[in-house]
Amino acid sequence: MNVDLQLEPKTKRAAGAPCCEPVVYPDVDRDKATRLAEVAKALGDPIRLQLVDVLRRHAGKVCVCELVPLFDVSQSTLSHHLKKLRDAGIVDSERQGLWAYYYVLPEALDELHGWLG
Amino acid sequence: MNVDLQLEPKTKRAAGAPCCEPVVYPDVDRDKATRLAEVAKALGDPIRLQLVDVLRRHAGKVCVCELVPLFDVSQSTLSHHLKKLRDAGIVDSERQGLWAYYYVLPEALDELHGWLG
DNA sequence: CGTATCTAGTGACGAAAGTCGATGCAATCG
DNA sequence: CGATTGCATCGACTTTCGTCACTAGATACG
Repeated sequence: MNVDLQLEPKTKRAAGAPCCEPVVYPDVDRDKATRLAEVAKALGDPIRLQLVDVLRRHAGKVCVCELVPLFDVSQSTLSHHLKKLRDAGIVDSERQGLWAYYYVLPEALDELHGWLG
Repeated sequence: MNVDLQLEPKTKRAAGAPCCEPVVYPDVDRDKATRLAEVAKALGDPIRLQLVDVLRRHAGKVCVCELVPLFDVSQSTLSHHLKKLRDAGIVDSERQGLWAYYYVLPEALDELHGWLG
């Protein structure tokens, strides 16, 4: 799985040929990298990260009307952020009458957690 | 540390007063959220995530000239991405003669890893 | 000293993101 | 049925991002 590129001491051959043979990095994980970056990108906004934080603290499902007053942005902006998290597969929602309840899908976060670990 | 908001069954009181008492979420972690989001944002690009991946695989330091041929972007773009990672505190660099060597600073990633865990 | 090489920075530009107010749509209440 | 409420979507605007060609600095070579 890992590559173990061997680094050469770069102390000679400064002029002329390229300093290092272009190492062909196995693109095995290019799709995975894209997927992980998608999740990281979704977490790359303070509001969204806090949203996930709140949702994770509550094992159950949280009503949007409870989330809105926690942040200093308009309701439409918050809805926009929730959609981003949904698109990234980090959360999902469920309508119940007039309200919408959000909850975390832990798998997406586990993937990133695993890569970081 | 955690909050343990209690959810009420939202089945009555649809008209009139707000459906839920605005829960005051302790902003203890707002700075931390900002910091974590900054790291996540830096990882939120496939090229940067792969850069970190390559650097992490090599315990030591990797020459930029070895990184450039791994990606289908120009050298200046790659340099730009490396700067983003540096600004986020994820990597650092060290010049050695004509070359620049990059390496990962694990602390930033550990922080995010800890939050995800 | 002049030249070649490696990397960072600049400027430009289209694309995407974050934000808000306004609107639309269901569902519920009276 | 009409009015109200909760949430999503739309349109517009500003800011940020990703990318490239080009240039600038520093270092090494001859």
